[in-house]
Amino acid sequence: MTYDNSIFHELERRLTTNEFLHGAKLRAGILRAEFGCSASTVREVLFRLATDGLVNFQEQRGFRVPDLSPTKLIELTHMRILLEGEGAVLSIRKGGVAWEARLTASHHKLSHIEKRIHSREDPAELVDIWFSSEKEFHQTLISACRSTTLKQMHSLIYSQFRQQLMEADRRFDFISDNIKHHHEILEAALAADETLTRKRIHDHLARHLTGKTVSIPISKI
Amino acid sequence: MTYDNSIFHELERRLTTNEFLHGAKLRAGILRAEFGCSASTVREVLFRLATDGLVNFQEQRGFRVPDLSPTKLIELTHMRILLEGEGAVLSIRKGGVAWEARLTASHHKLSHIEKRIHSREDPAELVDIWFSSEKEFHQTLISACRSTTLKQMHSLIYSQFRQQLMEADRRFDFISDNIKHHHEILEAALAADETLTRKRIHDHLARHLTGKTVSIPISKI
DNA sequence: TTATACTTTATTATCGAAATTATATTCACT
DNA sequence: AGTGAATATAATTTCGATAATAAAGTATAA
Repeated sequence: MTYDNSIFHELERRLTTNEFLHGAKLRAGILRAEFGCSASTVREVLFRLATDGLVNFQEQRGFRVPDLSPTKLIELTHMRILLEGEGAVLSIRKGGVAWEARLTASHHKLSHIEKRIHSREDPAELVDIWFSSEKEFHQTLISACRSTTLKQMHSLIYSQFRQQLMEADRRFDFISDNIKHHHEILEAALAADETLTRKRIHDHLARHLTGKTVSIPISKI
Repeated sequence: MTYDNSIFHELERRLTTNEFLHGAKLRAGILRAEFGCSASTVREVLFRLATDGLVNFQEQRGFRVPDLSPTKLIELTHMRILLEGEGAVLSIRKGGVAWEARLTASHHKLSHIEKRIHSREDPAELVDIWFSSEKEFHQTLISACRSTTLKQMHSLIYSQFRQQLMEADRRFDFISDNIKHHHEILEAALAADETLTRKRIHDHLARHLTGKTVSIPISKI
């Protein structure tokens, strides 16, 4: 991996784990020192992150970390429901036993970590590993959909979603619900019940939807 | 608009109207001459286009126009059906009369052009204006969904879709079907029939789906 | 003739500085 | 003191040059 690419991934990581303050200015001239490269190299990376939606770019006034926006979080949640629902249903149809095995495995990992978090007071040290496990589970869920386009799109949305989640979410007040949700999603997926899987993905993410609703009629079903 | 930005849009235009050969190499050192700027500026723009999926980037071996790929066209079509269906349904719910008016207007424009194309032998000169009208119609369809995220995502997909459409499509063999389809979509949307709108969007794009099917059950409904 | 090592050429990646534009400060004036 | 123009400072954008890397070409040996 080149220099350039490692800077990209490092910045991407920081942006999706909220190491920067929302709305903070990202000055190429300053970050350059940190990475020991030229400002143009940083600029290049920031542009790439900008088209991913992870930083905002304004002409002649540089780059900024996107502000916290409840509306945006709702929109991103909506997209996740749509894309993960679709991806999961396709995976159910096309994934076969190999996919089921992968999904079970990644759920097992996630479940293990969530139980540890649940039984402790201070889960701070487990935050990072939880993030990656939760991401892996949701990505595995759609991994057999056979559409790299869908997966790329989901990855884009997921990153922005993470970025929009505020600090409050790190206290894991929701962890016992989450354990249940993830297990129920796994169950529905393994049972190859398409509409139930869709519904459970929706319900899992629903706490981030305030006011607005998603159009796919989960009802009845 | 800055220099940089105008180069971006010019290249974007060319890439989505197939002015470059599929698989062609895009050398910053050469394009630089054409735009009368430095190679780094072009490089920057190419990176931006790369995260939009309009050019491919490979480390140490530069930028290329994506190859023609039937699989990718199918995936992109699938995404369009998903996003436009969702966006249209939300627009039906939230758009109100203002949206209906805009949709009627943009359909009228599109319809006018499509009828002209239909009645002539050589529609070559109308290609460009048809492209922009068809794009506008589909964007208007989802314009009242109140999710900028969804609209951005759709815009990304639409561009790549256009890029993947081969020359053959410019002969407009499908134009009479298209006239019917667009009209039927308009009708269903104005009638606020959500499932019918979804179905007609699907059917409109279905000719690009070979083999694979979309998971949303349009059936029954 | 084919394959491999070496040399040359072309392309890409990175840099630091110059030019442009925004932001902050100072100063005159009401 | 408060407003606004003028200046100074700082940031962004663009550039041409250099270093690193890949591709092409050449020569030698099996």
